[in-house]
Amino acid sequence: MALNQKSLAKILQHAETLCKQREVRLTPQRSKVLELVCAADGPIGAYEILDRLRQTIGNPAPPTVYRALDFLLEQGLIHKLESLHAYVGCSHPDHPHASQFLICSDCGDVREIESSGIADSLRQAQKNTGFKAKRPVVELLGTCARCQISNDRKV
Amino acid sequence: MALNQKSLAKILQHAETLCKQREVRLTPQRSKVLELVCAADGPIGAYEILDRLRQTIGNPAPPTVYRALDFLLEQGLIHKLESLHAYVGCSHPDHPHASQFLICSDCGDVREIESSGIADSLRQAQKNTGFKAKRPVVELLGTCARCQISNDRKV
DNA sequence: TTTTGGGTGTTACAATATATCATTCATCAG
DNA sequence: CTGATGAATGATATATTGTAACACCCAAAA
Repeated sequence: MALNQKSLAKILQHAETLCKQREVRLTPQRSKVLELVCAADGPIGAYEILDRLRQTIGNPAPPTVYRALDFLLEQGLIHKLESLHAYVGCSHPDHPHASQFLICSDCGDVREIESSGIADSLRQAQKNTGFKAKRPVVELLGTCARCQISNDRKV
Repeated sequence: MALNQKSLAKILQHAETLCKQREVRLTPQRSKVLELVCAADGPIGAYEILDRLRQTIGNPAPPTVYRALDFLLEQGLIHKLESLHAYVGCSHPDHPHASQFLICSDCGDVREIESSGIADSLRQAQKNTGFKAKRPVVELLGTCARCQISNDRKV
């Protein structure tokens, strides 16, 4: 997750391009929130964003953050981790895609995966049911490989 | 979701059997909460459970409900819908399984599906990554078939 | 210039969830 | 039986996450 300046700038620029194409407004606030989410070292909560926003904007209130987050979610520029109440930058905002996350309950590590198998099976399920997903949520809560090993050692 | 008395009793009895096998305690409170979740006409929130619990138990507080819910979740007797902050009874608590839900943002309808394709792809992803899921969360947020049709009519 | 709609500021509050500590209760070893 | 142990519960307070509602601003179109 830890991001260098270069790729951060690239992400922001890319977001700007996308929004222009889509004729939606990536305002300074929204852009700043996107920056904070992407620059964060892992998933970040709305109120943590709010705190960091204080260093840029004078006295922001919760709705400020939530409005920006809603916009960014709609544009697919960020993902929400429902089970963590936290947000992460989207690694490839061009093509809408099922966000798939592995969330380790032991160490807190969150990893985004991009399994075409999962994506395919979700598509198939939609075909079968006539359901049309706007925002797929796939979050596997459990134990990452590393923590399984260190847990085994303890026992 | 709407459940008749017979299947409700069957579910509760089944839960009791399972807990006995597993040597965990399905106390009266936990059983009551399970009953409320299963009897509910759709997903039910923790505070709604709390309200209904008042008719049985004298002056319960939030922790009472959340403790019971935690237990039931661990035992796989209920599912949590992370994106709704609500709970539903598990339709087949014997074998742990990926809970997969289609959640319609228009009409609020929630449908549990059991796609072996999704289950397989999740298993495969775990194999590939060494991650071990304890609680898979699959929630497709979007529009159900019925609402798509009625939306089309409006436009 | 008026209107219109999106975006923002601000205040207050709703909804969801947990920390903490005291108490009870079943179980089991001695 | 008794005391010890750990799980479950009671009770109070508070933390965390998310919205409602209304006023205001500003750019673009009529």
